[in-house]
Amino acid sequence: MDQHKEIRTRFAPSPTGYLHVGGARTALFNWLYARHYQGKFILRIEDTDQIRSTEESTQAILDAMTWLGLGWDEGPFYQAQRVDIHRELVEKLIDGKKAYYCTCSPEELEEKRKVALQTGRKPKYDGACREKGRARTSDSVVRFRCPDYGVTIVNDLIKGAITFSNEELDDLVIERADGYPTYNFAVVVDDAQMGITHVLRGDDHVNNTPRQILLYEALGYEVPHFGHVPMILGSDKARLSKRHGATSVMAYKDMGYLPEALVNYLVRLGWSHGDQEIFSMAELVDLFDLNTVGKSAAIFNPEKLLWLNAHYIKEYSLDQLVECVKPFWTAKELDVSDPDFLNHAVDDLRSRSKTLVEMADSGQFYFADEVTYDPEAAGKFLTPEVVEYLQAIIRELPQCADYSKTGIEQFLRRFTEDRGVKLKIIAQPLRVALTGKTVSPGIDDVMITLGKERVIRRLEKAAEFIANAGAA
RNA sequence: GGUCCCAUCGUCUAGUGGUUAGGACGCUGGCCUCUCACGCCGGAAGCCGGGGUUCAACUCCCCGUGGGACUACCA
Repeated sequence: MDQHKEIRTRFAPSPTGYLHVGGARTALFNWLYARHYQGKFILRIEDTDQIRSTEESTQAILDAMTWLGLGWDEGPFYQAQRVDIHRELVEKLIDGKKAYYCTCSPEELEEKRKVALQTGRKPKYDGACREKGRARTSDSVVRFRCPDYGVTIVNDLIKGAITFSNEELDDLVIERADGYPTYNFAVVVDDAQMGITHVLRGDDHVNNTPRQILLYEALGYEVPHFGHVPMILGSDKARLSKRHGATSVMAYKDMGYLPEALVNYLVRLGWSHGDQEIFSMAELVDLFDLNTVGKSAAIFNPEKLLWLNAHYIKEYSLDQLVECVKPFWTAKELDVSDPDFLNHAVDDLRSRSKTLVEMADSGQFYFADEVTYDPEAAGKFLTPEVVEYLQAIIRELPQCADYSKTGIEQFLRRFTEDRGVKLKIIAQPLRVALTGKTVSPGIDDVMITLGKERVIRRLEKAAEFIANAGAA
């Protein structure tokens, strides 16, 4: 291997849907490999399937990559815009007798496959048109002439050497009747012309690789290095799909995940560095390599992703985190205009939230003009017995000069000591009065964030609520 | 059916012939405590099976078994 050659990797999704987590990990590995070796990461959109490809999907994929922080150095290139190049090379192969026109109809091929399968033979193309010297017709395709004997060896960077018998490979279609190249042909031409040195992709492509190597050779291109990354499976060991939960990268954004968490989770699926679990992007660039990528498929575990997300929520700077939560509150039409208030609220919430959505939900009470009481919580804690305590706090709190963490702690301590009760006794009623729930951040933190006036107002409302409940 | 790949706790993984098989998520016992979390301390939980090779196999080889991928004019 030429040590001085610049390393060039690529991610080449087909725009037929959103970027899913499996694709994201493939992209991440390519990105990291290129960054680690100071190479280039190229993005190419494989949109030669005119029917299934959409611009909307392309944009969704670009958005997701940007959100994950996987910027590309070149592209995006669009494969469909390169069909003239592909056709020219198909022509060249035909002229060189390395490819030929085939006029077998899809129906008869399907029939032949069925029969072959039933009689226990390989369902490969029988080469009916191979030596016929057919000419192009309106529904002819072009097939590549595969060697009938010999072997093709894939020296995989992750899996090691894999040997294929050429007789197992059939004469694959390289140009469809509509004139567009097929995947196996276009990918070879584009990777070669874009100078890709390392093709890192899902291991569902290993069986394509020998044919592609044969194409590289027929076209006179240098064969790149290949690395096939194991698949990501669902909890039932089947290919990861929607029924296992969200698979779209952007769905995770919407569910309140931080990109660092997804990246960290994904990179550890198949790759490891000793016992380390938490990696920053900079560390990953520094440490990532292919020799530490495992060979076996991994099952996607949402629990661990959640744990990582909670970790990054705790690690983020407060300013950064506030900016991330804001949209979720805005979506609930809450007033997020007071930066100081927001900072306090987010700081109260961060250690008890696994997602931004959870944070936005559990912190909703901060913004409410009118606290809505959870009926069960109110029934249990907003009782006539606590009214006098609430009213006492309403009376005494205005005199609390030091309205700070320690000041409130002191205030509450003195308040409970004076009455000979445990903090426990008044904390829960207070919590329900201020938040409407029995679960919330520390009561002192809530009081500080809310501010003296809001606290008193909410306590008055609670006292009123209890009085009304008693009257009714 | 054929070809190819894979195999350490439930899950992600460390391990590269000699280890009490390590870490993490989850689960769980306890501590902390105004609730819930966080945090801290502890626990249960694993080398798919069978043959070899070797003084010695989780580690190497073979065969099973299990799982996965591909087998399109989709990528």
